[in-house]
Amino acid sequence: MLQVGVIREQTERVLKGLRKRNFKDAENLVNLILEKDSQRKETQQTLDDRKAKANADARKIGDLIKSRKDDEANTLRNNVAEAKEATKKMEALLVDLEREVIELLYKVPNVPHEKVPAGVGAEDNLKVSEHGTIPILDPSALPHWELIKKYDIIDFDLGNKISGAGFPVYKGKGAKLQRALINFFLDEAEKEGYREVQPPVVVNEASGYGTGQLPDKEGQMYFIQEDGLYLIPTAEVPITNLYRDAIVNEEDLPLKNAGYTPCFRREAGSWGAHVRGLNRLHQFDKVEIVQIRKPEESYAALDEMCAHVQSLLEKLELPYRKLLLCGGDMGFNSALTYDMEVYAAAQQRWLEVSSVSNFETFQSNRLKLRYKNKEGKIQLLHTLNGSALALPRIVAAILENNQTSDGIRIPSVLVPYTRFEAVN
RNA sequence: AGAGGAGUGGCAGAGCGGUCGAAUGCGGCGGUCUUGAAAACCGUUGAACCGCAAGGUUCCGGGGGUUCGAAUCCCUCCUCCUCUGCCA
Repeated sequence: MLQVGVIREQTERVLKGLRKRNFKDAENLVNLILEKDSQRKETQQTLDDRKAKANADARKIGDLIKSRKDDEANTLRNNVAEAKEATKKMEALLVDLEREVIELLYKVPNVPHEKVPAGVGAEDNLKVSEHGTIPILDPSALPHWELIKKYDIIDFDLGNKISGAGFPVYKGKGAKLQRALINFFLDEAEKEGYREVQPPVVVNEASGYGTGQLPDKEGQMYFIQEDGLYLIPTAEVPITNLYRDAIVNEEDLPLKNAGYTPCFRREAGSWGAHVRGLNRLHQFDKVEIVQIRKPEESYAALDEMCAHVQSLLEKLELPYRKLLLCGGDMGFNSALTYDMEVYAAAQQRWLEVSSVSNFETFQSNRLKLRYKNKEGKIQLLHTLNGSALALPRIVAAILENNQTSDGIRIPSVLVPYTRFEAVN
């Protein structure tokens, strides 16, 4: 959520940014917000004055009673009672206005960073770099959804039986490969100075609002009606919300946390031929890295996070490319996002395996996540996160790219974790 | 899950209808003293919103109510503690 003050003071910059996102009707929305907020301020000012008077009167009544001037006290009491009605109405008005402003603010996406190219969709993303060599496979090479059957390591039919579509069962070496990847990713994150955390995988409504999944992405999350809890779509939600409503000490910065969790996504209506096998699931595993930074350091941190993610892909010997997302393809909350895509050689497709974003103050404003700087001024922090990494598509790429007639070769960096060198 | 108790500032803890944003202690910050430090002493020390400022409003777990006036009374929800039950 943007700060009203920013919209008011930097209206042009905000509008320009929203245009880059191809965000329709920005001007009207922004004007409406400013108008409503002015009304809010005006109402609050009047209300505050009335309350000040009411407080003074109440004190006076107290004094009169104490000095036993009951008649005077009663007269004043009657007068005050009338004013109270008007105050009550105005209070309701203020609450309404505050709610309206917030609800309007929820509709405004983050302002993209200057570097973000304008664009409508994936085709306008900017390729920053490409790394590694794309393997040339034998014509008999199989896509991963065939390989998992051939080696009996991931079972969609069993998942269908016990849960439903998009909930695979990992078996034998398939399960061990998952566990190996998780441990490898966590160990690498630790080397980069991240503290490992294990958060709950269900969160309350306030957390959903804190990181921006609510109110608009409600349909993407599984919801437990009876307890008002949401299954997390990413560890970003619980890990970032660790710092909701907090004023952190400057000396505790930067905050770097990493965690493994399963992630749950309803993914309503997005199934099709191009999302076969492991490409898109309702439940998948992911290690997430989250940083909380002073504003002036956040873009350096973003680069640092990308470098970390890239080093993982390099160690896994996977060919990948790095994209700078355009305004139209970027997430609602983000100011700048890099995607990492690996090449799955049998599908002959690039698969997104990581998304690394700087949210600047968009989340921290909602989270009320701040720190006190040296001058004693309280300031919003910047939040950042990235997948490091999402497992299923990494597994897909490893399976496809490393297939040989003798089985699937495990990248050497993973062998100490899997304790086998091939799936066969 | 049932019965009882409790939630107050960074922490501990008083207040239990008016003068309370809240005593006191600890911690933090600044100062005096000192070559320096400790001790002692003095001062200072929550947040949000409105306002150029002076100042005002709100916040004592969340929400609602009673009252001219609520940290204090009532209702409700949440959390924690104790006992009982259940359970990996």
